[in-house]
Order: sequence, then structure tokens, then C-alpha cells
Amino acid sequence: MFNSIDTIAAWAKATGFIYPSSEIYGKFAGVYDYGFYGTLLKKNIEQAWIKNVVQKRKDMVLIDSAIFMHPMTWKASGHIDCFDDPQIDCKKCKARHRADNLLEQYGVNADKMPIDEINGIIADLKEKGTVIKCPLCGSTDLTTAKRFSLMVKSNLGSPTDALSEENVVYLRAETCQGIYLNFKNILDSTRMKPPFGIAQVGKAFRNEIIARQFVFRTREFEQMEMQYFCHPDLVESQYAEWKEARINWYKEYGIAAEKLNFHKHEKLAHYASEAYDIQYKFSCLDGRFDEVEGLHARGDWDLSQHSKFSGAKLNYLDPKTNERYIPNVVETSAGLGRLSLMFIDDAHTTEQLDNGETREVLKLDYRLSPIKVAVFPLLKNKPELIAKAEEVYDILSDNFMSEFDDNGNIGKRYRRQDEIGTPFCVTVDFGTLGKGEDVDLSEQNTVTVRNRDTMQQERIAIERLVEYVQDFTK
RNA sequence: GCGGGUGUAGCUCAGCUGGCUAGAGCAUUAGCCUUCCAAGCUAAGGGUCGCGGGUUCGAAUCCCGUCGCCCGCUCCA
Repeated sequence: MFNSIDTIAAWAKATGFIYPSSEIYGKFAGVYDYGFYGTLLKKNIEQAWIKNVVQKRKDMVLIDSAIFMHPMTWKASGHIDCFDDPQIDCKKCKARHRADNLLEQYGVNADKMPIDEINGIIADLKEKGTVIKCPLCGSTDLTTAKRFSLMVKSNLGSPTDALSEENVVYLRAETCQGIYLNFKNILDSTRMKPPFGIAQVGKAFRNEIIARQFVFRTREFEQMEMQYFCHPDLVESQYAEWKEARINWYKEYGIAAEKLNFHKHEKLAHYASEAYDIQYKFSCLDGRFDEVEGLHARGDWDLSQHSKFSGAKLNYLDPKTNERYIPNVVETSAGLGRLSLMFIDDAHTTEQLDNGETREVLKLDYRLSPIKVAVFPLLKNKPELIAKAEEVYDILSDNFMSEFDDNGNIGKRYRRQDEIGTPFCVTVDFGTLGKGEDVDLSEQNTVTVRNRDTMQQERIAIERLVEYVQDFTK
């Protein structure tokens, strides 16, 4: 639990989870780098998602499509025409407004309307005697509507740095287009048939006007997307099933039900016919519920559009009924950065201990913990302890992401692992060696395993360690 | 883009009206110590004071410019 986005960002940097990008050049807004623990956490979240969405199902496959796609992709998908926000600035008070929101107040639905049409309507209104005003200062001195495209451009393959309409290549604004483009390949090569789905994890890029709130909104971000292709008659039931399946995944990984909800979209994106968000109650965003995953019914919009623009037949002939149809799509799309933020925010706990001190613990589900087990020699100045601890580390690190630490004293090392959410700490002591004062010989070749949450220890034989940790973390 | 805020070590800050080699705590690293929960002792590393220009014998400090970052408007996985 963090009480602000700043405190979680500072924590993430100090602990090695997430750093601002390009810090030595003074940071680069809206972009973040994942450090050692952040990278591992992210990989584990991704793995947990793949397990839920792909591994445990017979009707799902996984792909990894390229970030660059044929420019026509974005023309077909509607992103070039619709994926921008028409802006109108007030010349007097300098406020910026969304043109469609502004026009709504004059009874005009300008949602997803091309820019020329919007300016046409404004001119028409003026002719009929209605001059639109700045809702803030009331001034009528407004600019014409201007586009602010959310698509990021690249000069890939262009001989010059000129980004003309002909040679521009876009970085993908959503990963799912790579799925649609491979729809036919999957049908042809994997024996999948509707209803089935294709999943993908990868980066997407959006030229957000303002990227803020740490990794909650970034210009470069990772999506975990699933597109489920089914007969139009099945959309409703599939949509309901996926809603259920996805929210249960959050609960399975330790998010309390009362911190989750569904939020229904009233305004829909250009591709969607129904849209719900799964929201999480972020304490670092002042306890506000905000989106971590979107579920959309996209109809046959994408496959139809790509059929139309490419000429490919993106439909399915049901061999039983002889019916040929364009499958409809149910999409789930989760933001990996947001999920990382959510899990950190949710797991971070400050505990009051009996001795009056406090302890910071990252109570992540063990499966998500970056480091599964840490190995310590009880004392740093006893070479036999160090040597034995290194032996134990070698055994564990062959199986798990592990850490070795002989710095400072044992308490400090426990706290350090608590802070990054390591479920188990293994300590090699004199009992392990079977020698020293007052040593119980029955403890030879056993170590203490200390649990992150209970702080309790138990003695485990070294040969049983791997099995022990595996049982808790798989 | 506009408005507001801000910029000295990894972090939190001190450095007042210009003046010793820019400091402290925490953190980091090394050594000593330590037989299980952030103890102690010793030492070390780390800063072109955001950047550029000006005023001055002298600028972290004053002036001008510029840039980055943060917050709001907008957007969204």
C-alpha cells in the first residue's frame, strides 16, 4: 500500500524494480526501465497470464508478432482515421478541449468524426448563429480543430529522414493487429478452429499527449492481449465467460475481491460494440479504482476491414454446417506495466513488530516473487559457513531465481529480502556444518528456512530444499 | 500547447543578505565484530550545485536566457 504515486515510484527506484528512463540525461518523460526485480516480477506476471489464458486451455495458441507492420494495417484498422483526438484550444485562456466533447454541448455527436467534418460543423453552426464558446472562460476566440494523432511514426526503410505520407511506418498502437494479420496463418498451420483464441504479449506505442502517473500511463507499454474468434451467436456467452475467467485470475493471485470491479464503458472505441474494464482500487492513486484490463467485443470489425483492404479471405467455413462466416472477436487486453504497479501496490505492507520496530514486506503471491529463495551464511567471518552456503546456493540457483547475501548481519539480510518479496530465506549455521559449541549433531546437513510472512523458521535437510521451495512456488 | 511548481551526492536536505578545498544524515562498498531478525566500530567511494551567458577580484547564492522533471487541462492498456 502506497499513499501516492510518488512514493511508489521512489520505492521502485530505490529497491531496483523500476527506474525512470535515461536518468543520466535528465529522464525521459513517459518511459521507464525495469530493473532486476521489476523485470523478474513482470516476467512472472506474464507467465501467470500465459498459464491462465493459454497453457491450461486447449483452444488457445500464443504468438509473438513484430512491432512493425505493413502501414496498410493501420489504415484498415481505423487507427489512422480515428485514433486521434481532435483538439480545440481557447486563444484567450489557453485551455485545451477535446473537440467532440465541446460539440456535445451543442447537441452534436462528433465522436470519431474526421477532422474536416468537425470543422465543417463548427462553420455551419456559426452560419446559423451559434458560436461555440470556451466552457472555461466563455471566450469565442477558439482555434480550429486540430488532430493529435496517437500513432507513433518511424522512418523504417526510408532513405531520408522525411516522414511523408508515402513512406511513413507506424509503431504498433496495439498488439492485437498482429494477431489479426496472423489469423489465417494460425488457421492454416495449427488445426485450430473457431471457437479458438490467439494470445500475445508485447510492446505497443502511443503518442500520449501527456504520459504521467509513473508506469500507469506510459508512451511505450506492454500489453497482454487475447483475441477469441467465434461464431457471432457465441459472442455473448464467450464474453461472459472471459469476464469471469479474467477477474478470477486476479483473485487467484491474491487481489481481494473488494478491490476489483467491472466498469462499463459508455463511450466506445471505434472498433468496439461492448466494453468493460477490470478496475483495481489503487492506493497509490488515492484509493481510486482504475483500469488494469479491458474486455471488448470487437465484432467482425477487424477481420472484415483486413479482408477488405488486403483482399485475403479472413473467414471460416464450418465443415459441419457449411456455413461461411467472419468470426467475431472477444478481446481481453491487460497492461503489463499497470499490473506490475497493481501487484506492487497491493503487496507492499508495513508491519509493526513485537520489538517495536517496523518491517516492510512485499507480500506477493509466491509465484510472482522475483527471487524465490535467498541463501545466507549465518556469519560472514567464518569461511566454512560461507563455503557451505555457496554449495547450497549452487543447488538452489540451478532450480530457482536465487540470491546469495553475506552482507551485514542476518537480520538486515532478512529485511532486505522481505522488502523485495522473497518467500524463503535459507541460513547455513553451525548446525549445518555439524561442528562448533553446543551443536546438535542431528542438525548436520540441514538448514533453517525462514518464511517471509510468518517469520517462522523450520529446519530442512539440504537434499529436500529444492522440493520444499518448489511446492510453494510452482 | 497553456498555466503552476521545481532543479545541490543514490535518497532526504543544509549551505542566510556573494567569500576557506560545497556539507550532514541515511544508503552503498571494504575491514573488524556478530551463533538467527535493520546493533556497534573504522575507513572509502560518490557532486562540472540542470545547462548557457552576464555582473563581480570572487557566483550554488545576484541578473538574463534555456532545458529537464512534477502537477492541472486532454487521453487510456
